[in-house]
Order: sequence, then structure tokens, then C-alpha cells
Amino acid sequence: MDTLKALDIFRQHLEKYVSFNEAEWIVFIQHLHFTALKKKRHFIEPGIVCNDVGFILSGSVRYYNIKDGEEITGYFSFENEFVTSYKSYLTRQPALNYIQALEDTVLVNFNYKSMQQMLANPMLAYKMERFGRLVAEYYLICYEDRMTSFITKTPEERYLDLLSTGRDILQRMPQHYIANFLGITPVSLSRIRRRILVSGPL
Amino acid sequence: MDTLKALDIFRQHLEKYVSFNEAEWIVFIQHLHFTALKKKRHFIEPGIVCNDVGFILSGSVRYYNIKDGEEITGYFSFENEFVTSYKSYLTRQPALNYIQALEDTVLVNFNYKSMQQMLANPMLAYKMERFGRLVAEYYLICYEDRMTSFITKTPEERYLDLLSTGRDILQRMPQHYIANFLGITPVSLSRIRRRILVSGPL
DNA sequence: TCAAATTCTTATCTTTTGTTAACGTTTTGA
DNA sequence: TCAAAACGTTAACAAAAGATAAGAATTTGA
Repeated sequence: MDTLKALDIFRQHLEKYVSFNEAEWIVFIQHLHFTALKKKRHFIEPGIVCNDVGFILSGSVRYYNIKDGEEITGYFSFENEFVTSYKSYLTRQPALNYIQALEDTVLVNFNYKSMQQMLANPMLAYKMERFGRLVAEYYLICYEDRMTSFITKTPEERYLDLLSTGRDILQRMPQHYIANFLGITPVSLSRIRRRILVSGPL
Repeated sequence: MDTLKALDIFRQHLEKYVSFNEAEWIVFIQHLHFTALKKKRHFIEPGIVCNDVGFILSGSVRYYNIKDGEEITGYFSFENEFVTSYKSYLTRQPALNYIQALEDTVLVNFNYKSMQQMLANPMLAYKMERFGRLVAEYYLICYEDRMTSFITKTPEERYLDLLSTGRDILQRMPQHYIANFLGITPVSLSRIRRRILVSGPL
């Protein structure tokens, strides 16, 4: 995929949040850089301050932590979604989690310093504040929904929800990552699947 | 507490996000209104679009859902924190949860329409976008932390975390609400407390 | 291509949680 | 003030989840 086409796709998806005019866009794209992340490579690792916000042009990533030597996968992102370790990026504290490419992944990034420059640039400041607000609000709602499902639902119910709405995750992620994502062990998810299969296959 | 003092406290806490000059502040406060919520009264209920964002001057609230006829408490807010059903407020869809005052609670509110007006008012737009961004980012980080604890920790570990950092919640909330907040039943929390007591009280 | 690693399932056993109910204590509200 | 409601603990049992290990199928990567 060539750079111009990639920028065009990015711009199109940004429309969901803000629209740039030509002059603004020209300044904005000067702050962008592309990254190709080979499968299994890391976007961020614990102990490092996350400097970039990425937008996935192609590929996918998983977010995971290590607990007692075990990897625990907490989240996934796919094409046309943003990727960053929000807490680290926003607070400038070292990240506590890994973000890893699950396939060869191509990203458009902007870094913290660039964003601060744009936020300080009168030409872009307003639009960047708005952009930041709308993106944060979007992900806030995602988290709110997910928290609610952890509070009010059983692992089995969360899996059934995923069956009806989580196509990408189900089709593209190995099952033991999905188990972690649901808050249970892979063995437990296997049993839940069996339970569903024998009781009500539909 | 008189209105002027309340506004002053509110302004002081907003400094965490944005600073208003006098002219801006005068316009801003014209969009504010005060609410006194008697104990057990609701700030929002399911089926209703949440129009307000509140800031708690005194008192506290809990967020809860109803599942199979049972109340499940998912979150709490105390003095000097914002309160709203974010998803409903932002998407203009009916809320799915209750927010209830746990004590007599006094709030400063602004509503959705007011915020839209301020966002459209050149005098305030930039600052309001920034305000919205920083508040959303703040709560995004809270949710990120909480999600991580659900993925990587056991209920017992989450309770121990609360013991070391959750003073307000532990001291001001009944235990069965705290149990829900941790993702377990009240009976289960009672057992966890017993386990901790007999094994290592410290 | 082929050995090694990964993935998923299944089984066994242990631990934890959920459910229901009982009981004493505390709080509430008329 | 006093009956009713709410709260926390405990017990007994059922259901679910965690831990560990074994085995088959698939994927991987050199």
C-alpha cells in the first residue's frame, strides 16, 4: 500500500472524529510517521514510556500483562482502530503492559511531542483538543460497557455476547487469548464451549 | 453551604483540568445549576437519557444495574468527583443503569444542551473541548486500571488492593455494595475477609 | 520438510464461588 | 419508640473455575 493511499484511508476514518481542511491536513501529516511491525514484535513494553498513538492500517495487536510468569491478554485492536497504552501515553509513566503485533501490522503514528506541538499550535489546537476529546470519549464508552459486563455477567454470558457481536475477535484470535479477555483460563473457556455445545448448539 | 462558596470550590477543582479567566467564568457559571438529592433519590434511571453531568459538592452516589431482579453495584463517586452515565450522556441513548444518592448529596450540574452551546460559543469552545478531553482521559485511565485488575487479579487480590488504597469506599460503603464492585457476591466477600483474618491479619 | 512449539480438549483433583437459608445485630423510618 | 428492613456472618450444598497433566491436531519456522 502506498503512502498516499494510506493517508487517505486514515483521513477518511478520522472523519468520525474531526474533519481537516487542506491547510490543516498538510500540517497534521507532517507529524505522522509510518511503522511496519513484524508479527510478534512489540509496539510497547513494560518499563518504557509509551510515546506513540498508532492507527492500524492493516494487521492486529493484542494487549497483555505478565502475572506470575504467565501472559494474560486483556484486549485486541484491529484495522482502523487506535492503539496506545493510554495511561502511559497520557501520564508519561512507564507502561505496565505489552502491546504486540499478532500479524505483520502497518501503523500510522503520531508521538506525544508532536501532539503537544499541535495542541500548542493555534492553527490546530482547537481541532486537536476536539479530536482528543472524541477519541477519549469513544474509548471511555467501550471501557464502560466492558466493565459493566464484568460486574453483571458470568464468563459464560460474556462468551455468548462475544458469539453474537465479536466476529473479528472470535475469528482472528486464538482461543486462549479470548479466554483471558473474558477473565478466565483457557481450560475454563473450553469447558464453557462444551457446555454450550451439548445444551443449546443454536 | 452558600452558592458563592460552592462555585469557588468547584472552580478550584476544575483547575485540575482548565483555568477560566473572569470573563469566561461568568459565562460558564450561567450554565450551571445546583441540585440537592435526598438520600436514596436517583440522579439517573434506566430508560431515561442522561442529560446532566454533575460534580459532587457533598455526599456520594453509587452506580448500579438490575440483573434478575437484583441490584448490582458497579461504581461509587464521592465529593469532588464528576457523576454521569457517560454512555447515555454522550450518545443520547437511554441509560441502562441507575445512579443513586447514598447520602443527602449536593451537586453542581451542567446539561448536555448547555455544553453544546458552550462548545459552539467561540469564547468558550476551545476551553470546553480541552476540559472535555482531560476529564474523559482521566476517567479512561481509571477504567483502564480497573479493567486490568479484573483481567489479572483474583477477587481476593482486588479486595486487598482496596484495603491499601480504597479508604473512602471501604469506610463509607456497605459491604455488599463493595462485593459487587469487586465482581463477587456479598457472601463470597465475607468469606474472603475471614480468610484474610485467620491467615495473615498483617 | 520435519522436529519443535502451539493450540485445544479432556480428565482429575482442589479451590473458590454461587445459592439458599438461618441467625443475631444494626439501622431505618413511620 | 418499636416493628420492619437491612446488613454481615456462617453453614451446607451445588456449580463453576483454577491447576496440572496428558494427548491429539495443527502450525511454525529453521
